[in-house]
Amino acid sequence: MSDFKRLDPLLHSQHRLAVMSLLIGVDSAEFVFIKEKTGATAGNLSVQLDKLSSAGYISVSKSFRGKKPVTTCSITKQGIKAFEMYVDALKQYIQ
Amino acid sequence: MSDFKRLDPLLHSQHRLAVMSLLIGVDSAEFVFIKEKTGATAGNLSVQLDKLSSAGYISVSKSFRGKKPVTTCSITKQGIKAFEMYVDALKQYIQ
DNA sequence: TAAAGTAGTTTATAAAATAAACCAAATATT
DNA sequence: AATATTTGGTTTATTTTATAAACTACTTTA
Repeated sequence: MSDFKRLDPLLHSQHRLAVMSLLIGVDSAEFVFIKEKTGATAGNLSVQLDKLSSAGYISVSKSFRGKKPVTTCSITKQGIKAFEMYVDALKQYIQ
Repeated sequence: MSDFKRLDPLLHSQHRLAVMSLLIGVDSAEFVFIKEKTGATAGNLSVQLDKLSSAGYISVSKSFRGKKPVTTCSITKQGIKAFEMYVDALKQYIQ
């Protein structure tokens, strides 16, 4: 068998990893903020947030501020666990 | 602009990263050994080695031991540099 | 000498990433 | 007041990547 633990493919993706990295440090963050910090395009980010959300790694809520739509994301317990396990596995590769 | 450095897509791949991780610790390694250690299938490994080799990250030499073909791989200077830069960038995401 | 094993490569398919096009509403411009 | 632009996204299409399956060439074993 392999010496290397598998890397959760949902997290082993630059943009999704950046999103998770961001969210793990804050209570919540908004779409536009995440977009700027990660450098993703809106379309790409939309897709990646969907994937993380479908996996239960983040929760996404849509509302309005005044008249503008606001998409707010937070990492879930499950997301934190998955992130930690990913980081743990990854260390095997880079140490 | 983005807070996150880009992750070299050639290295940000489970199997190729495992190969590089292995090779950085040894002088050279053979196809079959790498295959076992990384858990890749032969077909997949063949493809991934080609990519790393085309990028100049590893060098591949083919010879025979007795009558059996032996494919030997080593990491190149450029490969070491790329790996180090990748690890450095990655740390931003996981720390 | 036929079957199975070794050491891979090539090709086809599935999955993922990314970009481009689009939508709805709000705000700014002429 | 109409038109253009911006904001905040989503959807769809295209490209790229990963993976698996099939194949090649040769060797060893039964």
